[in-house]
Amino acid sequence: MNEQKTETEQQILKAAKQVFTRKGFGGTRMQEIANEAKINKSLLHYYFRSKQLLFEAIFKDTLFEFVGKIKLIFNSEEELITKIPKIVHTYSDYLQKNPYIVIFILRELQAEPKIILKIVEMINIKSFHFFEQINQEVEKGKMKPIKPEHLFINILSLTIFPVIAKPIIMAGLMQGSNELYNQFLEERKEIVINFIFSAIY
Amino acid sequence: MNEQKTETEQQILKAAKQVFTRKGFGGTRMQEIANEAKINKSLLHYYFRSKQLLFEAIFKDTLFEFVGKIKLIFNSEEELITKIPKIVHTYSDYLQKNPYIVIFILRELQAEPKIILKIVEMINIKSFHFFEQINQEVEKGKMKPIKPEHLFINILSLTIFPVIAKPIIMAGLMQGSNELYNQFLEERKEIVINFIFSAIY
DNA sequence: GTCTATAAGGTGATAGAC
DNA sequence: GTCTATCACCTTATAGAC
Repeated sequence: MNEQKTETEQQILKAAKQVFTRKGFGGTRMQEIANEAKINKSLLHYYFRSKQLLFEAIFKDTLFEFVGKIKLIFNSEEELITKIPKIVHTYSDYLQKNPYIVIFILRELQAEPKIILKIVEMINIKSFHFFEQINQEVEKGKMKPIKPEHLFINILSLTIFPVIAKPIIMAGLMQGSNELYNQFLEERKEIVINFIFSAIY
Repeated sequence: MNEQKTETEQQILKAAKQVFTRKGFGGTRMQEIANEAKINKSLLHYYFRSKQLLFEAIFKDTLFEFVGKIKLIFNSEEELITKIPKIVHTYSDYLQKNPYIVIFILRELQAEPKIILKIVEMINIKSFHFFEQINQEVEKGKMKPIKPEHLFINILSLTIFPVIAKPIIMAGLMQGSNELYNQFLEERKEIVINFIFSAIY
């Protein structure tokens, strides 16, 4: 999506994403973005006019990436029995690499819930092949009855929450050890898959 | 905990909690807290000296309330078969009434992870009766093998995530309708309980 | 396009009267 | 304890030279 942009512009976007996702809109200073991008602060305004506009560029992009990633894995043509494990693995890996963006999105959506509508409508979650698959398997009696919306949220919950609750889990269950926490996330993948399969089959 | 405090002080704490939990530290203006508490801005400094100190009072209190609530329900003396449904119901109701505090806590912990250690250590999550109960039932073969830590996180995930992801769920699955969303949360309680029971028994 | 300098406005914090 | 007035600082944003 950055094809037609100058190098400076891309540097700015990259730096802004890093700072905004960590500190949020209110906590971010334009100076910090400039430092991170190794450019002059005025250039931020030259390219994006205001903090608000720069923020919106980043926010939309991040939300689109996040929801688009969900679409990619839930919408694929694949049998559920291999698809569900793949969802858990792919999404867990993605979240571990991008641990800040979920809280960032949820936090800023709370302040400005309007932005989301267009983007989420564009994605059209309910059209995912996943939803049809669940209904079919339930109809055929291959799976215990469950509304696909709930199973969808259950999978996301079990995958996303442990990542965003990192500080509490580390302090409360892992004796403050980062290593133990990572190990916990790693072993969780198979445990979550088993948990889901036991619940629905 | 507010027993020895003047009325003004309590008004301030109440107002500060409301504003801080919605807007976070960076997004909060002292003037807004003063307005909310219907007092003069200088009084905030008279009672709490600085924004930082007022924030810390609120944050510790909120974190303590949140984790303490978990303790209360996971630590009770009760058979698992009735305890798990009670956990889901009690915590869901609590979260629906306090939808902002989870994101508030997670968001601010990201910025300042040190504060948590003392409070969470104080709570001593691993000592909850719940953990012992799971191990016992697994040993007796009454339950499929699962580490109590994972089951603990699974229950919290399934309960907490749908509340903090409200804007995305509303936009993506509920056609933007608040009513449909509330209905979804309501019916979820039993569905989550069934999901967990199917997975572990 | 990129820089320096500076304006314009807001925010936390304090002094001092009552 | 509570108020008004004000300071000192910080942050966004712009003007203008190069």
